[in-house]
Amino acid sequence: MGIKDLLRFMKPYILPIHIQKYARTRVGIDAYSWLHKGAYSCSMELCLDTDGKKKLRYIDYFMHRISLLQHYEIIPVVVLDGGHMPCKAATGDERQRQRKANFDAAMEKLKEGNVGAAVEFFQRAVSVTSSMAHQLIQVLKSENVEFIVAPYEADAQLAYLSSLELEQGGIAAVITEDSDLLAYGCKAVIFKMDRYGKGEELILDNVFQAVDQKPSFQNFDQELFTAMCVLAGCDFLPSVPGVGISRAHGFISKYQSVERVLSVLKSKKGKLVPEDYSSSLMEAVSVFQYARVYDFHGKKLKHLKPLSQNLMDLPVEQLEFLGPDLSPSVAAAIAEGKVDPITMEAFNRFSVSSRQLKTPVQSFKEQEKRSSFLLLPLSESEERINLKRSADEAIIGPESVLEEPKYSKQDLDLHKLVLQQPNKDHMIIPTSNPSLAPDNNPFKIRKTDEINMEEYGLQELKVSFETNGEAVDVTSSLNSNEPDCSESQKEGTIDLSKLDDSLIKQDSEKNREKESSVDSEDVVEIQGHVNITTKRVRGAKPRAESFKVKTSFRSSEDKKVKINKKSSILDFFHRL
DNA sequence: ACGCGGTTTAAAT
DNA sequence: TAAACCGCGT
Repeated sequence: MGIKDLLRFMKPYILPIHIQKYARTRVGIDAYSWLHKGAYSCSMELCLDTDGKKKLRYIDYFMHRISLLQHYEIIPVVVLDGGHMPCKAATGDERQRQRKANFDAAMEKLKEGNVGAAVEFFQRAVSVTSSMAHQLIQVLKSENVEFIVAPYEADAQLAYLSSLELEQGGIAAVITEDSDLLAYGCKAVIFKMDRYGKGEELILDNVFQAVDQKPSFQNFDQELFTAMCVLAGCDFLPSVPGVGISRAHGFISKYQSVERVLSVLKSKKGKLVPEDYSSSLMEAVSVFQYARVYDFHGKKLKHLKPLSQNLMDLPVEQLEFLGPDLSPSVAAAIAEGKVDPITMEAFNRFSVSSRQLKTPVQSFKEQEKRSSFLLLPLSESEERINLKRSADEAIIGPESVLEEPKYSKQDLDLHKLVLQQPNKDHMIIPTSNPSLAPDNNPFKIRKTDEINMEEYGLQELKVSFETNGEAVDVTSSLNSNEPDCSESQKEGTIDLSKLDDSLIKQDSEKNREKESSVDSEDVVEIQGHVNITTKRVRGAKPRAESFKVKTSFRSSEDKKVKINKKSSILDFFHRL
């Protein structure tokens, strides 16, 4: 995806490099691309959700590349995708079908006994799930690899980090496959990095400063460049028919302003230009400039770039297209990988701890230890990482107790459920059937949509863990205040009532009862750390020792409807 | 020249 | 899932 044909267009500015160039600096990683590539190595296992560690090969793939970077004394900073942007919903639907079709085809081949053919189809059916992302996070934590879950687009977060000085937690370059990074204004981007660390790099400043290079960007600034990208067609806004990257570049370099290009565009191909194309374009450009990102030091959301006066004058609701604001506690919980950024369910830390970290990681570590000239700088940087992470571990502190009122409403609207991670590590026990992991919530709608695993047997999930005695029932859904529950909606219930043993149990029986009626709000304290606003389901008994979490599994159609309802300000996809 | 749709191929081990 | 490649239409 990304910007259509941008990389091909920018080819003259893209040079082969080796990541060694970034030794002793911090480099950002767009986790999605590695997760996706890694998923190929175990596509069947992921699709079928089989037991065993072969399924975790994508983790090995990822960590091998992390080790590679560390081997070259690079400090990797992994950035994962968070919630979906309000606008870019439209792409998901048809691919969903394709994926489902491929999955079914694979199952057919499997029944015929043709495993090889089945794998081919499985590879076309895999997608990156939030469960995979979460498992990765657990490993990153245990390996002391710095990571951050972006509130929305990882690209925006990476661009933000790239704008910071290294000493302030910034990064010197980004490894990704996504050309969006350039539209976001990322200084240095490395594409197509292979397993040896070779890749293709584009330095944005070189583009603007180049004198005799073919596509000339002499009079471009970052804003014009971004506008060119949007004109060429991006995930937020399809291009005007007949306009691609080349003409977009032509328009921008000729007219030197977005407004002029727009008026020329309208007079030139009037009918082809949608009514609200101008406003959509301006807003899309704004997203690339001012998207909401997580501010690591302030532990709250902020904008990629300080808002222009123009945007600051707008009422806050009008800024939702940059990504809805989140309260600091929610933003922090997301960033630290404690809650699923889409469903806002607490991650349950499924059993990655049992994973035996093996060969590649260890072998690199050994190499480092044995290599005398590497020893000093490495231990130094490792120590730095350790310090950093332990500082980050500091939680969502008491300041969140006095949450600003404006947020509590939002916490309701978006139905944020912030749960402290269960404090008993041992409560996470590998289940005999890992398919219980709620892995049908993809981190990203744009490039991936999950197969609805519940169609293949997942019905209910029971989990037990200890709370501090408070009992709440929480319905967790994207939008609890939207009543529609279509037929395709199913419910999984996480029943936390069994306090004595902390085993995750499967319960195969269906649970169709709906307890959606909600009549009161409460601030609930969980483990004395996080104060959250949530809704108490009628009938929940205070002090009862049960803790129920209902999750809603929806078809993507449902999601899309909801998202469309939400994006009242911006409907980029009215034409689709 | 450019856009664009359709087809092919690599990716992972 | 792209990206790369190709041929057609403007």
